[in-house]
Amino acid sequence: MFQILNKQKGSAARTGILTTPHGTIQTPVFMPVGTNGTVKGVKPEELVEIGAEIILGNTYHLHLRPGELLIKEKGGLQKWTNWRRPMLTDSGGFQVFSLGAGKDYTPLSNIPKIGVKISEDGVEFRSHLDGSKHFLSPEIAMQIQADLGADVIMAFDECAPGTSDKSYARQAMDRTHAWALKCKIAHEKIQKERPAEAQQMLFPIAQGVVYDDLRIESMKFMSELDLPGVAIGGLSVGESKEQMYHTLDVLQPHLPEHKPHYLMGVGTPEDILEAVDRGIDMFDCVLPTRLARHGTFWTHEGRFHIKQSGFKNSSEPLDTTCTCYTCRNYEMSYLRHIFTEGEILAMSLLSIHNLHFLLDLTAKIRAHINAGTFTTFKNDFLRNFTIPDGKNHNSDP
RNA sequence: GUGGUCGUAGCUCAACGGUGGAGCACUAGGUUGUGGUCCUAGGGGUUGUGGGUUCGAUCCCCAUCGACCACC
Repeated sequence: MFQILNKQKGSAARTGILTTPHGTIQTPVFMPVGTNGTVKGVKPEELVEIGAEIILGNTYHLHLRPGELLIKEKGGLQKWTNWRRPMLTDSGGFQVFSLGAGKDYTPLSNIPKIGVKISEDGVEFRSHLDGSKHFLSPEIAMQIQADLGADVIMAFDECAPGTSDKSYARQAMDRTHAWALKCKIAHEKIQKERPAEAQQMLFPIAQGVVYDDLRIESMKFMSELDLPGVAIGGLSVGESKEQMYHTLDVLQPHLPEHKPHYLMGVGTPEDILEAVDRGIDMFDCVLPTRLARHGTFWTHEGRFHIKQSGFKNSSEPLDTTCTCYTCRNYEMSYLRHIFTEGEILAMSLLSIHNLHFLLDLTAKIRAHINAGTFTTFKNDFLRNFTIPDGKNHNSDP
């Protein structure tokens, strides 16, 4: 159940409450990603202190190892992982894209390209762990996610590459629509056998690559399904920020008002602000924890790297305005040292900080929407926050 | 003491007598529904030292310093 609390005038931003079997979620919300049943480097009680209300798990990874039946036997994902709050599982559809269907793009760059066969029934692929053959379909993805037991589950989709021509984009979109219907039917059948207090919410995923008419058509199709939310897939996969914001602008009038809007895979602080402004309620992203493991952290002034030599002797916290555990207890000289030495704690402490930064940002966003001051807040934030331009500054003469 | 091997970037090592390179480390970037992976760029050298041969020496010769190995 989704209830809208407040709307910001002059913007599509709104606050709301999403009710799930494991508790309620305030939106706009950022959902930390815990692919293998753990948010890398951060304990559940730390996530609670940071302010996380819901985290993700991944169907693809948990299906391959340890297998959903083990997790079901152990009492479900929440009990097994000691995260007794709301969870969401991704469907595994993204791997159709990330494991080889996209010729120009793979986020798993160190994995050799291996065959992926897409048919109307589903996707045959090879495990990135051992090369073994597997098959996923809408029906199988629904059953796996039911066994895992998350509160919100995602439809099985095909995330076509951003470089797809329109003909292929339509083909992939039509297939994703057909799969969404199959997911819905399989889902309803499975949910009838689940207790009333454990009913899962299924969100379909709209696609359409970079083609405005396809994007609109897909969002309309997914909105009209009798499902409790909608997701936008296929963005933040390598296209420009302008392209992504444009697509969100195009979609905004077509978002179903009474359902939560989930933008998958986003994102950066600036992307979250821009997307909330365009009516998005839910986000997930690997960036805060991945950047942390690679030494990058956010502050209200932008992003920085802990290894920068200027921090070698610094007695400042990562961000002087931050109230997270890391910033309350550690100075940068120490964090830099333990990161340089490859210590696990460095990745953990930076992950805590980055997650806190995004969750604090979304908390502020909610407060400002409720107060009617979101637009001013967004402009102030972005004025102080330096966005990387992607260039290598060192190569300038 | 005798014989031998070897001294090249911070480290481990390349380079036919013809403008000294690589990996790691270091410096600076990148990573959007998670592989701590990976990618890009940059700064770094009197080739242990001193002579000699040569148009030209990291390379050949001599001396010297140092390290290591074998033998006495």
